[in-house]
Amino acid sequence: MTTPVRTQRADATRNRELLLAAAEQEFAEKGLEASVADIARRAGVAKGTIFRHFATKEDLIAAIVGGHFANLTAVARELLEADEPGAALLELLTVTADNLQQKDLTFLQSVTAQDSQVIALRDELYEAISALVERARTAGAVRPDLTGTDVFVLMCTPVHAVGFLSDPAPDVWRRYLALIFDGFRPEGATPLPRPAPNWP
Amino acid sequence: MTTPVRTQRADATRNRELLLAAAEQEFAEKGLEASVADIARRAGVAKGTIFRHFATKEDLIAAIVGGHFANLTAVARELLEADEPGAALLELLTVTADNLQQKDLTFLQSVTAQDSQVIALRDELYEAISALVERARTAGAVRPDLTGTDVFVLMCTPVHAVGFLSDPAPDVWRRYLALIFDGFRPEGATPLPRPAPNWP
Amino acid sequence: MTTPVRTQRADATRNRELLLAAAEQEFAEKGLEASVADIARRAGVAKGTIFRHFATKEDLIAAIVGGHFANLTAVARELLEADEPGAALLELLTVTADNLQQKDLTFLQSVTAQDSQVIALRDELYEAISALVERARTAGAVRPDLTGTDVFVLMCTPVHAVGFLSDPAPDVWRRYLALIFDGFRPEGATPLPRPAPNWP
Amino acid sequence: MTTPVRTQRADATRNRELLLAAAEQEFAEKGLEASVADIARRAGVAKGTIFRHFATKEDLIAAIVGGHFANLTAVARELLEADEPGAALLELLTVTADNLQQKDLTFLQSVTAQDSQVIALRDELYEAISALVERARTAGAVRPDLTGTDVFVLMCTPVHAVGFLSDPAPDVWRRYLALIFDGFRPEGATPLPRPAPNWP
DNA sequence: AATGAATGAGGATTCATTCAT
DNA sequence: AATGAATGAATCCTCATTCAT
Repeated sequence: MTTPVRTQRADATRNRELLLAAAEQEFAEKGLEASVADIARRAGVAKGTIFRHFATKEDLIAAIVGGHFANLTAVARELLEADEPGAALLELLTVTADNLQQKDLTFLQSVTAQDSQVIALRDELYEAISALVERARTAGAVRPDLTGTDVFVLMCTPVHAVGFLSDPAPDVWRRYLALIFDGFRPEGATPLPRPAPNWP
Repeated sequence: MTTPVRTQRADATRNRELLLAAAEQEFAEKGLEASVADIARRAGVAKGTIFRHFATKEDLIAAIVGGHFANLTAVARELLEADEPGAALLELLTVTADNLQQKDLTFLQSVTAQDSQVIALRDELYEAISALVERARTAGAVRPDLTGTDVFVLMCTPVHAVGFLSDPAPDVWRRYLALIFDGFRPEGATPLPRPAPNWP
Repeated sequence: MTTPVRTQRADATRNRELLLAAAEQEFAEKGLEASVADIARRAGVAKGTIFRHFATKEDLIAAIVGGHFANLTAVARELLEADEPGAALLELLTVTADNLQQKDLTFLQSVTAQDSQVIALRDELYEAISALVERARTAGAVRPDLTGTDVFVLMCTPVHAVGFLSDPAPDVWRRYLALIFDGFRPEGATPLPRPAPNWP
Repeated sequence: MTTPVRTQRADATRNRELLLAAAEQEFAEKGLEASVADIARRAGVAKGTIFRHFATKEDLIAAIVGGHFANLTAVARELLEADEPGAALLELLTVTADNLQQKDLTFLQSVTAQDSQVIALRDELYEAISALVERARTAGAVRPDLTGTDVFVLMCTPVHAVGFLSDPAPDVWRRYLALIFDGFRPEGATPLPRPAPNWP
């Protein structure tokens, strides 16, 4: 019998989802300059509605970025249970690249660099990745000097590399992921010239 | 009697250089949103003057991007004469990263993707890199399946990776360049899941 | 069975009072730009509720302004019974200024200039003041050429004058009320250059 | 032969004047909410032009307010040379009221309360008024306890009083100026209940 | 060639008001 | 009756670009 209350919220929640989806599309197509008006139009709501859900364009972006971090964290945590630590790590990178390939919103992070919510979510992802890396290291699947930070900062690389091509096949990133992952392996590893940076 | 003409040209050339330098600084500091007005101010010229030299903000960006491609091409060509092909390739990547570390203007490329001038210069760089890679490949310094395109698209990676850190030491990129270059080596190379993409 | 109805009415009345009080506070703090949303928030009701009680922001303002006129009218009428007509008039001005000092909402009148309800209440106040002035005039406590209109329009002056100071002591208005009231006195009165305006 | 340079400036200066005039009209008619767009339209220039001359709506307002202070200061200083100190003070109040009657922009001061430029100009006016008051006091034309601050804060009173009337004759303010000035006179002065406030 | 004033489209955000629940 | 979500007009301001001098 609480339905009436929920019903209203259902509408709002739906709009929120519509807005987030529309915003992701617009940002993916037009970059940071995607206008709030266009996002609203694509979501099929009035310009004002967007500000009821996200007080600021920045807040909207934070919601998007945070959401993506959270999704990835969930994946990473699940993979902590996987049998083969090396394969698990590779799988995380594969999922990440796959997501990115379909909609690269990495550039949104520049806007949310100071947002504490986003930072918290990003740190959670970092923790999960670190655990995954440690397992792989212990199992001898990756070189002993590889850290979670290393993997975190190189995670988007395969897709970004593909971005320099004009009309790339949809999964060339797999080539670059493999290439980079080969650099993670113990075989043929040369000593690294600098220590791994600390996590922010 | 030609002196005055020459003087004017010298002035104009000088202004052009001032503008390019100022623009690079502004773009590096503020990203694509750096305003023409700010660039003019930093260059110490009037806003109108900028449009005499570059009909469009895009043209200005194209000049910057093209310039950087040309610089790198020169370096690459010089390195074709080097003794050790593998070291030469690594050196090119080192120089590239070093430049980028000081002023990353990669994001400007998104604007000039269609500019034929820029494309031509970019292609020249590609050719030089390809030659460098072929030499290294022949010398057995890099894996046999590595192509010029591969190197081209991965070239900015070490610096971009560092971009995910908040307060990175100024040369952490060396760590990531080494890591990625380890992936280029023949030792421990696994078969790549996709063929190298054709050059655009 | 009438209880529920009464309860509802009591609730509604209470909400109305809450809203008026909250609105006064907001307007006093933020001026005309105080938003309906802020008023609702301060009153602890939903934005929609405000429009059930007052169809329009203007109506809300009219209710406030009218209320203040009514309050003052009550005071003025009571003072008509006072012993000393001059002191009674001064007392009215004192009460007025004291109210204003705590919460000056005079500026709201600009919005309600056409509202017939407010006009009616304002006219009642005018009548009461006129009577007070006439008594004082008859008693020789104020100059013979002073009218109710004169007093009405000068009534807010002491507080408004203080408004030009940055950090006034809370009762400096008493100085200015005294100064102005000295101008009302018969002693030292010079002939006034224009006749008193008619009441609107 | 410096004409070319000046010519350009002449245009700009003209626009500046047009804008200030248009802004005063708009503000006088619509209050603080007068929109920048409307001001531009009335001035016959594009919306952007207004921001070249006044970086901010606030800056525009500051220019208006400051200008009015400066004008009045000039008048006040001239009156310091007048023969009859009492008449000189009355004349200043007359000029002030006359200006205000035609275009009351007092309410703009609330916006510029923090603007140091405006504060400086306001303080100059205060000094000039104070000197005028002191002369009048010395000459016995006004009561001994009257200060410059008193006059400053009461200066707009006559016109503001008239503002409570719906359709006032254009110079009723003269009546109220006379009434208030009678309160300034030594004759019939009663002791004031509070000391004069210090100048901010 | 250079200047800097003018243009006007476009952007983020606010807010009174309406309306479905 | 109350809620709070949605609306969309209106606002201030920015900026690439044009143009008179």
